[in-house]
Amino acid sequence: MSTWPDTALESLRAAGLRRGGARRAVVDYLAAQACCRSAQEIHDGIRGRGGEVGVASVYRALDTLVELDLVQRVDIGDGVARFEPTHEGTHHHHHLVCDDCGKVEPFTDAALERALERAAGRLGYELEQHDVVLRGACDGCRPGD
Amino acid sequence: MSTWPDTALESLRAAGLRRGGARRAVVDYLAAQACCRSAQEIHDGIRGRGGEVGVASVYRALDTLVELDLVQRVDIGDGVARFEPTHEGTHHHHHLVCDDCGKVEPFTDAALERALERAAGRLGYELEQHDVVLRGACDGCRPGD
DNA sequence: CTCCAAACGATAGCGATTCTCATCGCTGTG
DNA sequence: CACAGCGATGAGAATCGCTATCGTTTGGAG
Repeated sequence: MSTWPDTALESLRAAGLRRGGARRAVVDYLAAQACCRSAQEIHDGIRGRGGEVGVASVYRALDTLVELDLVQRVDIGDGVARFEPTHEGTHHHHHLVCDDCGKVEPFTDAALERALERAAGRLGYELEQHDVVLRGACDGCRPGD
Repeated sequence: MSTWPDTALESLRAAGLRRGGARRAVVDYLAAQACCRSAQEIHDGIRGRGGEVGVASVYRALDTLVELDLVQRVDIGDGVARFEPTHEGTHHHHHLVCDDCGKVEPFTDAALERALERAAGRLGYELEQHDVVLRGACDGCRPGD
């Protein structure tokens, strides 16, 4: 299996889309991140490297990528949409959000995945995607308790 | 077990909060809904019944209710926050969202709950809340397939 | 009944996202 | 290699959900 950026850029081309000015920048940026990033962060990040992208292009690129299932939208409930590459298999993960410090960290859990599949199947849904966001106090933010 | 509106209004009073002009309207409205509603819908819904609430009051009321754990905020990823009564025990549920028609329906799954608890514990988080949103094509929106 | 502060409603303000539009630059053709 | 056509792009305006502000209202204790 090739790397995610390669797969993504190839998929974009296969979908009949043209060159990769802004799109490529977004793909590159996301590929280098450990976890989800907001559109704002992506925009700033690309510009910080000297990229000349406009906000609109970032959103457009993300839209396309989400459409093609190459990027997943993550909503942790603070009114800002975040995005991250969809990693099939091994890297698929969900998110833990600390209510106190706002830290977001990824986690994986096989049993959880199975439970999700089963639940969806039971209700006649063909599962396309799923978001799980757990909220609470993280280790660091629970000093006395 | 008394009804949710009663519990909610009582909790509000216990928290030292005053009368229930706007707050009561929000509680009443939510109690009558089957599933989550956006702040906009709540506002419109109350006004549709002749209520004179302002948007700000709706948000304020929701904020307070969420704070007191009487209402749960649900984010299905469309950039609009939705709210619904927190039903302890039997009625606790998560959401299935149809990518096609946008329909949102609740579901429950005991195994899923257990998996969530376990996963959080394993990572040192004290779980405060969790949101699970499953996306896909619902029965009705999958005619041929 | 009177008074004070909590609660309220309207509206301005703010930040995130989308829309609009003139321009740019791939990409296939001659 | 130059060209044309059209999708892609960036800047800024517009929109939308949500929050902050502020003067007014009103619950409720004395």
